[in-house]
Amino acid sequence: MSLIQPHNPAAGAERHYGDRQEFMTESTPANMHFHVVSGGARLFKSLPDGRRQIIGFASRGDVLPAYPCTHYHYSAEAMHTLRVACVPAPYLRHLHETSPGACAASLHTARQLLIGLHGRLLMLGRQTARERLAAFLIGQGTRMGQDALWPVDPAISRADMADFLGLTTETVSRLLSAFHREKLISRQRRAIHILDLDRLRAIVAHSG
Amino acid sequence: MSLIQPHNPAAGAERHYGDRQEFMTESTPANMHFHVVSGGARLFKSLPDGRRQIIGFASRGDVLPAYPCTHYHYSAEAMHTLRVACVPAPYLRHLHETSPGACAASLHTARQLLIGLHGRLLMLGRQTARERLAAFLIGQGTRMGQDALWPVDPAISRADMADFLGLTTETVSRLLSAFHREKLISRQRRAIHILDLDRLRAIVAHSG
DNA sequence: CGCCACCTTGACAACTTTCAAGCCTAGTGG
DNA sequence: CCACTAGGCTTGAAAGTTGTCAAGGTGGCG
Repeated sequence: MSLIQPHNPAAGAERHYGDRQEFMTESTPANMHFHVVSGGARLFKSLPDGRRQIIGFASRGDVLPAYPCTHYHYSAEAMHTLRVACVPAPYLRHLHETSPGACAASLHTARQLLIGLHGRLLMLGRQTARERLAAFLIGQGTRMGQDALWPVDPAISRADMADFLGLTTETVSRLLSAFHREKLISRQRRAIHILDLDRLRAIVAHSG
Repeated sequence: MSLIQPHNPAAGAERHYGDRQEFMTESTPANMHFHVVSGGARLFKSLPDGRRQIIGFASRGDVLPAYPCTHYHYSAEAMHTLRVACVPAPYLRHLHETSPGACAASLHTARQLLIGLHGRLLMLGRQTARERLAAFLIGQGTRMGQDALWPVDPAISRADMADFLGLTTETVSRLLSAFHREKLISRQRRAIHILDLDRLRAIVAHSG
């Protein structure tokens, strides 16, 4: 769910934010990129009546760019605590104009993001709640690479999963209970571990 | 719905495709970019059981890039007739590595696509069928700029709208009838015209 | 003129949400 | 140290939106 892979840590003031503090607001003038130093952030868009869709999660090393350079086109808020470095937009622009390597790197990450979003379009448009949650759990489990299975990031609440998957917290909760009954996952405290990756994969691909 | 804005028309063989011919297939080795010379194309991803989600439509000037340079990550098929110029992947890569301007242009279009996709995530995840269709009609009406209102591209069928919006053709058809009854649109032949843009906008933003 | 693909409409079913309790857990203050 | 409280999580029952299945309608093209 990263937004843009690491650039050189750019010079710029560092800022701290507390739990649920919004540090980037949609439709607000944009002149800063934010480079996540530590902690995590939710990136989201919302409708006037409060419905919200999480676009992605950002963590250490990700850059939240202010692309159109006029306004941010989504909002971002801290999960637990967050430290970001502010990168002036002109700085990165200048870097892109002068260094082909930097520009190519940004292009590469933008394209990776596009691929991910195309997949999520398919998920939100055509998959059932059960399939979406299974896909999310797999994504969380393999987020550090295919070698090991990680538990779901404990900073991600039911409400976050729901906003990410286009569901309600109740539906997420019910499905997690179902997966637990079916021994696909284990739940201890808030931690969710994958027990049967293959069967989860079958749920996503096929309509199981 | 364009995929990538015009580059210099690159050298490369030109190809013709007939209605519904698939010229780019997901998970297939990728070594060519396609530059649309004329006609239109549907870009989509599908699930093993046939459910499909249209990612976007491509028309004259758009470039369908083979980014990860190993496999295409979505499929594309001709709408009616299509002419594309094939651009060898190494050609564009070389251009990006040597010309900062070309790379910056690609980055810019990739970012525009990202912004569009973020909006569609919100649409598919959180908006009702009625809101989605209204948003689609507005997008079609203003696709050539804010000055004039265009009818929906007649090459786009009910099934296309459904696959784009994550709905069924029946739902699309019922909603179009409802919009017609409410005098929001007119339907003559296959052509759909917007009659009341403001009210359509109200449906999208607010939950009307 | 007739066929075929696409579109429309209806009735019904299914999935997901909504509304409403109740529960658990962690953090707080007595 | 323990009870209390607040927020998040779980579960149930009912409602609503959208999908499914099925039957016509319509227009274009051979």
